[in-house]
Amino acid sequence: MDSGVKKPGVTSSQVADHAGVSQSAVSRTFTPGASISPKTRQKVLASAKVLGYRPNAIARSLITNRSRIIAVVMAYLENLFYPDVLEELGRALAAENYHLLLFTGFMDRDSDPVFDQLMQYRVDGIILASTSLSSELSEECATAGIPVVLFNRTTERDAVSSVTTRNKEGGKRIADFLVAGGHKSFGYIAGLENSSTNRDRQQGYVEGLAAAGFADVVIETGNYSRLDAEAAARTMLSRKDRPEAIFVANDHMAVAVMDVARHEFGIRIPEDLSIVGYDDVGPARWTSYGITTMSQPLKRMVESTVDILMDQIASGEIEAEHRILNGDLIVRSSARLPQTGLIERDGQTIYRPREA
Amino acid sequence: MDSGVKKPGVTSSQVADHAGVSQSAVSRTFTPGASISPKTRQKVLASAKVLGYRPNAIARSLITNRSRIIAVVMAYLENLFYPDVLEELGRALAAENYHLLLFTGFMDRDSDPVFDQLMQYRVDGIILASTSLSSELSEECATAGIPVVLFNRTTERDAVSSVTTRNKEGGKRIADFLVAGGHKSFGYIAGLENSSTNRDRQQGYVEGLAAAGFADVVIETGNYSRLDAEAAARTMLSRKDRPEAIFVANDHMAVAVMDVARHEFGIRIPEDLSIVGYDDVGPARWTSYGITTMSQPLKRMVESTVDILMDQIASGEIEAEHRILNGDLIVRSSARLPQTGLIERDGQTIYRPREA
DNA sequence: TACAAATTTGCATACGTATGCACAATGCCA
DNA sequence: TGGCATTGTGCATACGTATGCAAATTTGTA
Repeated sequence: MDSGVKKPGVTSSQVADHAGVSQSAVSRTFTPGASISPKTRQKVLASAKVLGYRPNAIARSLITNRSRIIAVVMAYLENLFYPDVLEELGRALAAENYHLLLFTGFMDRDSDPVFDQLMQYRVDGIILASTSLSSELSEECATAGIPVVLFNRTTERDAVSSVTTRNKEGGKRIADFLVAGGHKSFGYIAGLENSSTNRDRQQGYVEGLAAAGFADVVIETGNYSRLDAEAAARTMLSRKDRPEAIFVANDHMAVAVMDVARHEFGIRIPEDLSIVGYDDVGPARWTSYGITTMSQPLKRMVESTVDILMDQIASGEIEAEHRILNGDLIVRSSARLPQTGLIERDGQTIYRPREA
Repeated sequence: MDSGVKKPGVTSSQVADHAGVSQSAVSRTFTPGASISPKTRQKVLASAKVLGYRPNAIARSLITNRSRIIAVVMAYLENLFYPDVLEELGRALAAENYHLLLFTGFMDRDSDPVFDQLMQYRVDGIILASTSLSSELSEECATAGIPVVLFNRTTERDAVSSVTTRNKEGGKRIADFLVAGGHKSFGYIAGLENSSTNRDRQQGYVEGLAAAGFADVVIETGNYSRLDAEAAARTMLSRKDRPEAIFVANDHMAVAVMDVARHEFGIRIPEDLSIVGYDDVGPARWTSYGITTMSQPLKRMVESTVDILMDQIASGEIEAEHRILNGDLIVRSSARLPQTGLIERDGQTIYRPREA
């Protein structure tokens, strides 16, 4: 209140003096598993309380070579999927007594500054999500000996761990669903073209359609951005041979596409046009949209991510691990329904064709 | 790749040896403004590059007593307003060479663990946003001599800095707008009852309506949560004397209210019911909603927040500063329009009654 | 009670960097 | 060229904690 100067901050030595023990004793009191008698421990805790002492995590990190900080790199949070991920990560990391250093709001171009910061803080691990600089960054970090997990993304070289869902199978499932729904012409609104999720979803979708005899798929690119998705939708919906069904590479864009279709083109969904998305993010559940979508098991993805990191940190072994989880095709009202394959579970309708 | 063991990490001494200078010289090379000749500086930089050296921020913090870390506490990210804030904060802090330690995903109850972590990491400043544990936490932090800024919130004791918008005036502006629109009965769907934003918006709204001769306002509570807002909307819309106009304390809830009104009650907006929100968050701009809403100047709020922190950190003076910014009533399609007071600016329609 | 085993304690040192101080090197001006 | 002001450099130390080691204490057992 009164003092303008920097608070000195009470140290373990001060607590030691006050309690009449050595600095070591204080340290051991706050180090789980250290050898300390209950008696002195109580003395120390009492003095610590009086003086308002808290261990200095910075100094501790210097000695232990562990910062207990995990860096999370997310280029943008526009897509609600990522705030959800962030919140869940916060929970999961806190449970393991780790902290979350967030890197966001920077342009994708300049990866080096970010990498520099990461290295300077000696973070114990790195989670890369929703960023296109994965490849370069992950390489560098791996070289530096820091555990890295790609979240919802992979790279060609699989030297770095990743957690994903079966995007290719998801794309195929959507193709099957739309074909079963009786659609005859198909479109795809793509995400970032160099992202693994987009590549896999598109491949599964296109292959699935081809297998059913539909070789032509109209494709536009939305770059996982709302604005680009709107533009892509306008282009696609202006065509004379406008497709009857469109798979949009994620829900974030699907919302934009539905808005454009309904309010700019007066198209009825699903009567005139079927839309399927990916992620099962918040707005997909809102009644205005009710998007039929492939879900991604957020909690399990986060769990796996933290698992991998904790393993690698504990063992010191950095060997790449790839966890691939399953999603479900959640059926709502944005696409025409097939006659078969719909089952009820947990109050939701999901699509599970017989063959699967 | 090969080594499973912990990377040793190259130190300034190693660089010094390699470059044939003292450790001090290396330190000075990486300390802006330090006394170092261009010649040795180049030598050091060369060696640093060869060895892959990066200053250890942990060790540096220990010496300088500055972590260059700002803690951001956000209880939940469900409301898109806060991810937007987060992204902007990331940008602004990075520009000042600060980093963002995020605390989120915890239950509001247990404030102490969070506080402990904050203190242990010796963060240079704290930003409290969207959390109800502001009061307790901010007190403790202030006592500890750490700069704190409440973002979009205030407390009774104004010992701690804050950045807000004129919520009370905003509420009043909305009342004026709805009255000018010819509405005769009014509702309010509240946010968290103990939050300052909710209190102020409600007060301004109710007082504004009273001044126009409307003493009765139907009030339900949505707690800034989507689920609660849906329930509140159902209750309010089920009344025989259902209000013609509803001010919903933020856009996040307004979206839910519109969904319920349209799809569960078949109510047309704005023909049968006018809705006004607050924040001007993403979905408010989506054509499915087009919410008329009081905007909060996100960028300027973030700028101010970072400004205050930087000032207090630089000066060491922690004297509370309160920045109060202006928003605008952005007019879209969710509420009936008044005859006068609408003006065009930057391609948007805003409401500015003559008197103001 | 005595002695060995087990537990607790303090001492000293290390972690990687920044910085005050004294000294060396360089630049400047006449 | 000499002397002085200026700039650059190295030495030593400090930041707050963890931990190996040896000494001191407690505990258990016969």
